[in-house]
Amino acid sequence: MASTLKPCSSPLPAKSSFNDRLYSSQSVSWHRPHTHPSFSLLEICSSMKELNQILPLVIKSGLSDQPIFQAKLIGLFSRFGRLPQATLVLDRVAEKTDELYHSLLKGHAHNSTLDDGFLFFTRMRLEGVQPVVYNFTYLLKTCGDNFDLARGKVLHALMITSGYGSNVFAMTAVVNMYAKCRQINESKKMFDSMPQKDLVSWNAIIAAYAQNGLSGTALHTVISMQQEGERPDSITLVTILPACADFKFSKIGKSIHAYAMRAGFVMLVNVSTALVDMYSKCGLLDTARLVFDRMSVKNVVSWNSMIDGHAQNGRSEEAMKLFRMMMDKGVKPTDVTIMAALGACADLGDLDQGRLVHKLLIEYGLQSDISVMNSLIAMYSRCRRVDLAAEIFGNLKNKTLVSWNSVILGYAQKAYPYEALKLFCNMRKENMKPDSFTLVSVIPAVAYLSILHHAKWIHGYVIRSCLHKNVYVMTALVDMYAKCGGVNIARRLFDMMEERHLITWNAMIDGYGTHGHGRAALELFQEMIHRSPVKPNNVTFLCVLSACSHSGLVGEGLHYFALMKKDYGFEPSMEHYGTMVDLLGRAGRLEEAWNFIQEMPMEPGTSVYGAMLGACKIHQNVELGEKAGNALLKLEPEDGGYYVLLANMYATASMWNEVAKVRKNMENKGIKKNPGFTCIQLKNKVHTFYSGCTNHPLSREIYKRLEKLMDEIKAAGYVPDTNSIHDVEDDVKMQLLSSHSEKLAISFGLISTAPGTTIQIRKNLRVCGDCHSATKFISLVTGREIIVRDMQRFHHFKDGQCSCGDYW
DNA sequence: GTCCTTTCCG
Repeated sequence: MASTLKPCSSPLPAKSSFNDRLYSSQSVSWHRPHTHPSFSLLEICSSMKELNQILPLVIKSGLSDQPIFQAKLIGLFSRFGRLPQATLVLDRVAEKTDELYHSLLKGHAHNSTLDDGFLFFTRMRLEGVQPVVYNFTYLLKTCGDNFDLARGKVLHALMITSGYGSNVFAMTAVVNMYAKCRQINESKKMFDSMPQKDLVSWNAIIAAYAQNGLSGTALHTVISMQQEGERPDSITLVTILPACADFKFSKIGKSIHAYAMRAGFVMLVNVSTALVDMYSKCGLLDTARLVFDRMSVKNVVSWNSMIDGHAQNGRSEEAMKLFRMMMDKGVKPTDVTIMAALGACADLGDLDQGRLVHKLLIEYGLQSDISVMNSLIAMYSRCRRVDLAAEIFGNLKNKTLVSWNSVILGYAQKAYPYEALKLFCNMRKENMKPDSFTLVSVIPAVAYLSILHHAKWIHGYVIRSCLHKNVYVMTALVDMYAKCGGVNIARRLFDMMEERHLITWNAMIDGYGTHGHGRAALELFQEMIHRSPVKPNNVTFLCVLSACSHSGLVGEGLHYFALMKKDYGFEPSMEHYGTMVDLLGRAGRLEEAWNFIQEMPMEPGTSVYGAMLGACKIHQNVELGEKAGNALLKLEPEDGGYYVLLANMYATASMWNEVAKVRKNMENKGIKKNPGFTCIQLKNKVHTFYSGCTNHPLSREIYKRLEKLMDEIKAAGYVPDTNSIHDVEDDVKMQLLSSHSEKLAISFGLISTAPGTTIQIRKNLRVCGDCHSATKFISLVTGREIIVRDMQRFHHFKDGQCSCGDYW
């Protein structure tokens, strides 16, 4: 008996002892409460379930009002998150000691809301209990985790007045709290003010820098810490490895790896995982894999780093393989796993796998995770199922800014500009404030519509949102204005920008190119290579070559094509070759163009033969045109556009039998021609005209004005180009020509706008030769500026001239 | 008894 009277200093192994004691305690009475069996049971109690079994015993023993029992109960209720019960016990205590309050406050800090925690902290102080250091450390941590800066500051002040301003633990908690609340300057100030620092406080300030985007400072601080005599521990390493990854400093990462090996830290799963992640982010996937394979213990974070690392480096097949491996091993996926897998599916455009992951995330109850759902929206968009993406978006309960951005980007990228704009308006109606990501998605949708009115509206929105200093947004605007016909506005914005990315330069050079301002494009390119910090890439050269092609600058084009390989080491892609063929072909150097094709190091694609055929049509070289046309029909037998181009070439050469053959061929294969149409926007409404259409409400007036217009321009010297039409009388030819969609749209523009207003129209195909000639005369006789965007470029008509110099 | 750490959607 004597031995059982001893206080139970070390708890016995939980399972067997727990039940044994439960059944042996009932019939004995005890004089010293802390030796009572139910107290021993409380001491080894490890869950609320067990506590519920013991409680009746405690009450029955009549000892529940003993202070030592009350303290134990408050401690246990607090630990298991039963704060109301803990408070009830405290309320019954006659002589409340400080320790009871402290224990309950710890429970609040860990298991309850910050509101309740603060409320209790206030009660405690009102009841005259002096706060101790760890009241502050616990509560400060909770403030940091909840990003509650206001309460954090209150605690900080109270902590100072309570005399803990120099306490290492308390001050480290303050440093951490400010860092979590993104107040890095405050964080640094507090760290610097600390009279004593330990390893943990160094780790805290390093983490503060690393997590607030100051990776470089974080790495430097590790050096300072060593100079002050602290040796980095495993937590230091885990903290700075993401900083190395941020800068892709694999060299530093490797030296940290070596340090970790010497110190034996690689045994720790978090250190090895951080190494795997660092190597993945530095693009060294094979090294990451090596570290990963050598890990004796892996957790789900290790798998996530590995899977996402592959997905982010474009090795999505392997990412999915790893994902399946992880599932086979029975590791439970987390939100991060699912997001990485969805990213890989999106990258692969693999809808079937994406759907499987969708099912899986529902199985794991992750459909309430908004980030996961946002990734799901992105996955469906990128797998060309914007409809499914929109459906998920529509059913989302708590849409975030990222949800809106994902679905808007989905529509904008998949050529649904109107839907993208509509959602943009809806999000503002729902008081969701768009950010730079939203605008970088919406602006290209406006560019796609090519409506200057909309362009100015979205530009206004950018200014009102104070995003006019954002380089991504401004680059999108430069590109948009160029694509909406406002190349000079684009240049003004370009000049106003304080920072320009490579893409900004490319957009502006290409803008000049499509507007036929080849010289301006080349001047800007020169400025870029000689007076700017950015270096051209292969896209820059594509823009330069295309600008040369649109302006007939053949010599320059050939020069830059050679320069691109010689000085910059870029291998020309199919698009570069296509542009070169276009350049030579349009200039009439058809033999050269054909030889150029023959010497290509790769199989020529449709862009190359398409450029060749187009050039042959312009310059009426039927022999080479036929060769290019046949190659095209072999490569793309279903595309009606090439048949039409071939037929038009024959028609221009008056080879009517051949025209009939091509048309018959098309008919037999059931291939339809893409009908040409022209759009014009007036007062928020887009009017679309097809050749010969009479369904416009103002049709009568349009044709009447057109008839008069034809007489006016004929008097000014216009000669209808009837070459490409045959088997009808001349007056019918004239009628067919004058009812082309371009002319209808211009006539409508003339009668619907004030004299002197610029008319801007857009054609879905290339502008036709006769319309081009007629528009020049129209600009002369009406004194109007007319801007035509076709599928290739812009034509600015003014005073009887076109900016393309009849070269297109 | 107390302070610091790894994977993360557009």
